[in-house]
Amino acid sequence: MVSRMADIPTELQERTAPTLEAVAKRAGVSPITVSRVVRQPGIVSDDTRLRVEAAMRELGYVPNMVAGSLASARTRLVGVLVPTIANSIFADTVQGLSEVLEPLGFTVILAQSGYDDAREEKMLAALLSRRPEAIIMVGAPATPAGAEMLRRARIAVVETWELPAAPIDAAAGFDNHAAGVEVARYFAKAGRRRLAFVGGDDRRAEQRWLGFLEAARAAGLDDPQRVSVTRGAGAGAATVVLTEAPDADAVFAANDAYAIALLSAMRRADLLGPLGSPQPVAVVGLGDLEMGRLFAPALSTIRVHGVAIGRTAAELALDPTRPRRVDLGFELVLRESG
Amino acid sequence: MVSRMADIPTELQERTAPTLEAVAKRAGVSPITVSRVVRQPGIVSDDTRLRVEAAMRELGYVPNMVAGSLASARTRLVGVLVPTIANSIFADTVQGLSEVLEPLGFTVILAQSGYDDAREEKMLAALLSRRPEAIIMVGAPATPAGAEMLRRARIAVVETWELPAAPIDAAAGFDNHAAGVEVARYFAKAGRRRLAFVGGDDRRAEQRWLGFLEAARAAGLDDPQRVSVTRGAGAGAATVVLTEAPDADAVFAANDAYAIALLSAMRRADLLGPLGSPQPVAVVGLGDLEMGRLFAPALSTIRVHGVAIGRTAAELALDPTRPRRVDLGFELVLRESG
DNA sequence: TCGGCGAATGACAGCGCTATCATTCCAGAA
DNA sequence: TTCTGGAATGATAGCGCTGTCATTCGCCGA
Repeated sequence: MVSRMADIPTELQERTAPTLEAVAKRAGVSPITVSRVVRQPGIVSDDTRLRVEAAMRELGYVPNMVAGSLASARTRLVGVLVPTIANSIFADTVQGLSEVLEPLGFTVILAQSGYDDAREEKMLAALLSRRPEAIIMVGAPATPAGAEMLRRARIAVVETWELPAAPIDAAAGFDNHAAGVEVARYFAKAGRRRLAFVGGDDRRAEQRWLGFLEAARAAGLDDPQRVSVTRGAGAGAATVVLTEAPDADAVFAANDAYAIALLSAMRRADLLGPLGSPQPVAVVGLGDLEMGRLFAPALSTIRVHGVAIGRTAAELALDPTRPRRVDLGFELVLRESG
Repeated sequence: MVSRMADIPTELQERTAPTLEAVAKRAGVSPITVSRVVRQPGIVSDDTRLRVEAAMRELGYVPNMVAGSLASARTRLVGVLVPTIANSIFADTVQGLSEVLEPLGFTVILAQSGYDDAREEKMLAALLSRRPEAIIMVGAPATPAGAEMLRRARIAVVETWELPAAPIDAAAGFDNHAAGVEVARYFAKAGRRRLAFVGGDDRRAEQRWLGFLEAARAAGLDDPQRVSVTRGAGAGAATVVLTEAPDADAVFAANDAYAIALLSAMRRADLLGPLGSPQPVAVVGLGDLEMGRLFAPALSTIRVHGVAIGRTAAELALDPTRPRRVDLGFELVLRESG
């Protein structure tokens, strides 16, 4: 906390940050006028405004939004709760919602649940204690208590990356079950017979698996094999597919990172065919990471636009008149991997 | 903002969230006692505490930290400023610092500069207006005005991912210049003659380039070729190395994403040797993404522990007695790619 | 018996701002 | 000249908490 005191005129070396009142005194106006210069400069005369702005500059005044929020009951805060931000598609969603929120003067407060229900509940309470004007989260609250807190808060709540039948308030996502269905149908149509699924066990992965299973059955195939990987084990864990489902001729990975890890392991095991011809084992991911597009073989995937989910979630959070349930859809993108 | 009013007893259907005072009334104590139950339960008698806790539960009381922060001048907020959170190594750092901060009751407020100096300054002001107890940012402030705001705020400021000679307050990172030097030296020792560098032009990439250039010269090599990619163009842009520096026999990519994109393009162009033997064109990345480790050929890289940077930054932010400049170092990890 | 002390609880003021209403002032209409 | 009304500015009262005393009360030792 070094500070170059020399840069600041002696009379301004306060221990505490300058307040509205200090600025007002210096400019010879009342505090409320300073407040107006900050929030609605238009209604202050040019002469006064200039004097106040000069005083603010001289003092290095930074408005205290904590006080402002308390007085106005508007925090301009949006709480964001994700399972994890590291190495994940959710980072795109946070990016997308920030893009919408920041220009409007909203600040994002971020919390991570680590896929842990108890922790999610705790983080929800922590977020709510900051009195955000909206909460945007990945998925629906895992616990009834969490859902109840959210309802009582009487603020906008947007659930993302899935589409609950009855969202607490709003939802922006896609049908994970349908994504699983689409992949299984595609595999069946492409003549694949022994399907496998690799993914975690959060609700979204579960829905993908269920859709995948049902569609495989409907197509008259044997039940796909399900390979579970613990979250937090990293994408590398997905390579166990090679030992746990060695006979599979088509694998649906719950996300692109798993899919790429798997393809890399397959290359190493010399299980990949030449580029340009059909692969002996088809692999389809989900998420459409840029890396997947660049990869060789280029990864087939369920494209989901994480950034758009974020943007839409932000818009739903801010505008209560918009339809409360937005399906951003998905798209099976076929490339070289299967 | 649907709400199941039916779930809540009629007398509790308030339009506004319950306050300390409401809880106090219901429990038959004074507001300050309720405050104590929340903050230091130990000093309240069991009997009273139980009554208050019951009242809080019944009312669904969630403390208002906005008011609490104003009254106590402690916000328990930490501002985090990153260039971008999407698809980036900085997500790991945010993860790391959250791990330290959250259990201590701190909340992260997040802002992105988008590698834009003016926007960085704006976001810094926005962050500061929330009165965080510390600011953790990637790099040093880009503008003097930004640095000045930070200094005047008299809070902990931690710069990360680089090690400024004179940080505003504290820094947790590594020597980007030295990383460039190490890679060039390694390439020279390995007999590579025509080096290339691909990266953006932020200060950290610049330092890596400078170190790379100097060490190449010192080793008696021709000046490496520098291939610049615009930020935001995505990792795919790194593949232009193949056309802009077709003769290079060793490439240092400013981050692993670029390196992986490049290797993928090389495979597609059939420029990769068989796994297990030295590659015709060596590629070294920076960051040690899990994906690089899994990739075939496994990516050689400058390992930098983004999570540790975040954790350390959080510790520096909270403890002013710790040494203010922590070099987390880096490590050249040689794998199959070069 | 009584003073003294620690444990438990409370009263009061104020954090830095904003909502709301009041006041001042002057141009233009009557 | 007087009156009216809009533009500009100000006074006042909180927002929901917490810091800082002050008070109460039961219990112990002298």
